[in-house]
Amino acid sequence: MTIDRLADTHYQPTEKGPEVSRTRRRVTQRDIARLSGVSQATVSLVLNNRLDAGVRIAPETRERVMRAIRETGYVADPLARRLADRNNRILGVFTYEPVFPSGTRDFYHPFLVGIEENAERLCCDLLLLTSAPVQDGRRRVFADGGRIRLADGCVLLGRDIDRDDLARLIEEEIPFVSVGRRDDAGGPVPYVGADYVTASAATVRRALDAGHRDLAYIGRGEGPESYADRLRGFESAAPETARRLPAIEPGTLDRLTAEGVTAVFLEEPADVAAVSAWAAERGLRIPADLSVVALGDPTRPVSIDLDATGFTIPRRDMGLQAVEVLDALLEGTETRAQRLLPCELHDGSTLAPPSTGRLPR
Amino acid sequence: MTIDRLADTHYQPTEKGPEVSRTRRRVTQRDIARLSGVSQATVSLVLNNRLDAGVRIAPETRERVMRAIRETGYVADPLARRLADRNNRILGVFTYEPVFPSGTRDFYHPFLVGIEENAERLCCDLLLLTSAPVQDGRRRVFADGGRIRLADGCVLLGRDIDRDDLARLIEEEIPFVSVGRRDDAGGPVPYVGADYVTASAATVRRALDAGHRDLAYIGRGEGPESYADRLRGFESAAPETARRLPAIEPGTLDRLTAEGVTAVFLEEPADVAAVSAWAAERGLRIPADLSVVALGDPTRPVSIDLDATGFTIPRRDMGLQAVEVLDALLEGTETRAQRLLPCELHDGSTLAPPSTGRLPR
DNA sequence: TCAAGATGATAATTCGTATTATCATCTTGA
DNA sequence: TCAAGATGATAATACGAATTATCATCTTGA
Repeated sequence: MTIDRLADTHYQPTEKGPEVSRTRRRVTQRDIARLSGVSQATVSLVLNNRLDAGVRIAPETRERVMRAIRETGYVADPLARRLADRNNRILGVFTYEPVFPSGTRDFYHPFLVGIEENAERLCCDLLLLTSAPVQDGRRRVFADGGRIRLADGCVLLGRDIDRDDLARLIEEEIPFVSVGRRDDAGGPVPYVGADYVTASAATVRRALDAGHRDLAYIGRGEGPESYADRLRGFESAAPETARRLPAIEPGTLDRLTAEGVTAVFLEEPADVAAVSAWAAERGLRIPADLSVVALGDPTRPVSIDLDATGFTIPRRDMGLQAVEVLDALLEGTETRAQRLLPCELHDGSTLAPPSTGRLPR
Repeated sequence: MTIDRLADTHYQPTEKGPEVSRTRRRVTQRDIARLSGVSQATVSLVLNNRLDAGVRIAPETRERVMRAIRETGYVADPLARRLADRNNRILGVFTYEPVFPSGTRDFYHPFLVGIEENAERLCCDLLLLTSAPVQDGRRRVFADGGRIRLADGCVLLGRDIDRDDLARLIEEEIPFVSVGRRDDAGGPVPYVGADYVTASAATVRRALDAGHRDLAYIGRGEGPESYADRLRGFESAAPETARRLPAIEPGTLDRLTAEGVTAVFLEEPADVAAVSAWAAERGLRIPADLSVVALGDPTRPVSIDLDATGFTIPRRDMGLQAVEVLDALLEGTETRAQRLLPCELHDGSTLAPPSTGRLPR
């Protein structure tokens, strides 16, 4: 039995004009019903193998329907099915920059690996909200007239996310999860973040254990929550005497070492490259002359010969759990909508005891 | 105006049992209609900005509806729209493997850069068809029964794409474009591919110009169209005497060089690594002792010290134009639905004149 | 003053599937 | 023999949006 045969008996669109090019239609439950002489409802019941009390299908009928289904190769239209289910199974993914960057090394990639993995497990499709034009280097969540609502819910990615956007998402009750911890924005923000505080503190303790006494934190410690968290972790474990500098500028490192600093902690792991370059220029060695700790890990290795001491951000797992939380939110089974995942300390080779001349007496 | 306010007036699901947890509903046209005191039909007409003869909406009414839409942030349910045969400005992206691979270097990435770029330009969102479970290491387009129809159209990515899938896409008249040339499958396949034939032939001529006479092609020349095309290009330009070997196996290269072959052409650019390793083992130098031509370029450099001679596949542009073609197909303004983009020859450093001892007299 | 035309909005139907209430028909028991 | 229960299938409706036919109501012109 071919689909052609079905087409014969099929409804013709009022036979108007030259628009007769209606070729092959999908096989529908109606078709199956016609073929096996039952009603569409019966077909649906057979298909879903409903055995509830109150629903009874004679084995003979069931078989007849099944045969028609087999012969036509009928497959339910997922659109109609999802419409009836009231569950689109579409998860949005919003990023402030292009998801697939051409130039810079892919920042989002590791997160997306986990997101895709879990979406697949949940039988969801991912909608990349790419339609919002990038203005001033970043996309806007609501610039597109609410395209975000196309999805059942949304995962937000980005080092820093617009506060107003967050507030509006909460206000409008759009289900979403942020990858990365976020401060409240007119309400608690569901997130799956990395525990920068704990991890940063741990690296400080490690440096102290190695004998370092003069530490310096380089970074503004503000802006993205992840920056603030690193600073908080650093300060919670570092001695009062620790220095703080907002950024690496010409002379910054010279001054620090002159003042006796033996270990620098970098808020921005990418800065390892700058420190490395500075050391090379001065003929200094890392970690012999200066220990360097990256508060995190660069998306891509900064250089081949420098394995920075720091910690690993569980990016894949963050993406994975973000989808998990989002799913829970949608199902209404939310339990912990704010999660901080532990980071794994990475030994690396840029942290060593300070040179003996400076060892504490 | 919040969704809560809507919920008040809203239809209650027959008030049965504890299944009342279906709180967060989408805002529908019905809701808008209720809010602005019109019928659902009117809302639809306003939304679609219908101005046809026979359809008239008073400016005053139109404004009232628009306001409700703005205030609620209403967005049409993409599924319902698709079911009713309308478009959503959503382009599907189908890949047989995960889009975001965790292990190997991303094969799809360069294409996706172009795809995203153009999708953004066209104000389209990208739907990654990730819900189809990966079976036997690859996804099936129709394993899910056509979830693909969620999107207005679809871009297909993959070295080789299942012929049956292609045939069915054509049969069901689902708008799609393949990235990479495809043979007919029950009809012409819309594609944007790379011109492997011309590029491969060009590299052969280049080798001949350099003085090579004994060439060898390594690869099966079958399976994916891109392989067949490379072989075709090679054979169109190479002398009759050229050798062909399906793959690199132990002894393969030894035999070839012993037989006087001075230049090998690799169907699979990744094989450069194998040849390089072999040369290192034998104490031979590339290209002094053997010239190597990669028929394409590896997604990622095979090694740092070996810049293979070959050609560049315009991946980004392929992705970009694929979206362009898809859009044209959807708009019905299709002109050239089969495009072959030229590859750029890459000089590299693995092709040089054969050693003098073997130069033709 | 009244029919004809213009105007504005809606009822009804479609897409394909799922679900529930309802309706026949047939058994059974008293 | 007839009501009660079991059995099997269907009609009706919902999901959310699009579209067409239809229906009021209001202007005109003769």
